Amino acid sequence: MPRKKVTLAYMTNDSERKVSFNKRKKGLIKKSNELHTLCDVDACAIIYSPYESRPEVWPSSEEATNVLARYNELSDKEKTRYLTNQESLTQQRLEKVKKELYRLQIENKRKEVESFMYKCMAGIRKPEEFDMANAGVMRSVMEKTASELSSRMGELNVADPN
Amino acid sequence: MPRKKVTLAYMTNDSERKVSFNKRKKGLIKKSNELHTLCDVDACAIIYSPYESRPEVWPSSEEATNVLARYNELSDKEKTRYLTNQESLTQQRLEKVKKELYRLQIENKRKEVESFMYKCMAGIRKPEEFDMANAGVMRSVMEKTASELSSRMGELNVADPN
DNA sequence: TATACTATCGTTAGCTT
DNA sequence: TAAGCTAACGATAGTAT
Repeated sequence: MPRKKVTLAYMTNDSERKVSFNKRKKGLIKKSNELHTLCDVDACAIIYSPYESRPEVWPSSEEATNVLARYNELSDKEKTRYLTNQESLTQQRLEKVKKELYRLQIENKRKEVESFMYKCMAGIRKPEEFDMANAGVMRSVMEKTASELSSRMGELNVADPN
Repeated sequence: MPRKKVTLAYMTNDSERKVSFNKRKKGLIKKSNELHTLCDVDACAIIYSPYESRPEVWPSSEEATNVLARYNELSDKEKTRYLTNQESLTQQRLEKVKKELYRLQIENKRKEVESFMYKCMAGIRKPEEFDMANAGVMRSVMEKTASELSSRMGELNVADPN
């Protein structure tokens, strides 16, 4: 006899769920109608039923269509706002890809320099002054690269929340 | 103290009606949510408020749009099957609403991409190769989007008798 | 005017038929 | 399985602050 307190969770018992659905659908439509009558507001409710092929629609198919049309017109801006949220997810993905790009470019730059230095080394001739001159060029290249890399790394770190 | 039995008629007292509206709106949305959770059914509710410029929408703008689209599609077929020639005007209105929905979706997609690209541009750093890399990513995004849009536009045009 | 309270009405889960 | 019943839970009209 005593009625269980409503637990807001999917009712796993098929027959109980079906009975409950029909009762609550009826209740919801009644409430919609009350709100409409008492407060004179336009409203519509659409309930898809797992037990019927057609959805339950209040107040009526045509009325609902009108309300929907109005809503669609108005919701353009709303949706833009929603898409902004969606888009921020996409943007987060983009940020990630962008950072990966930075890392790859830095890595490539490093390899480029490495290769460059390797060729420098291969080209080194015996005379000591040549070594020294090359060493000067290389040091300058390395410093510039290091500076550029650390600068980019800095940007990366600043932007990187990981 | 004793609460009056609900008389199903327009509440003429402005302040009482407003308070009642807000209470009942909240209640209706709660009921919608309960029905959805307990019975796992798709549903949507749209309530136009005389007190707010935007309608109250449950479960959410985008979910509602999905449900509405489904409803429109379904009722479109139903009506195609059952309507007499006299009623074809209603169906035409339905077609219009459906197309408007497509257009809105396309427009929103465009806005999304626009915003997305704008933020890409804003994120570009000085080094030229970054510009190039970003340009590559952006071009790929744009191409994909353009293809998607034209595909959707194609659907639209096919469906568009105008 | 808005928010909080609460007694009463209304909804519905579990039961009965 | 469906329809009806009813007590407990939940919503809310009227009131208070």
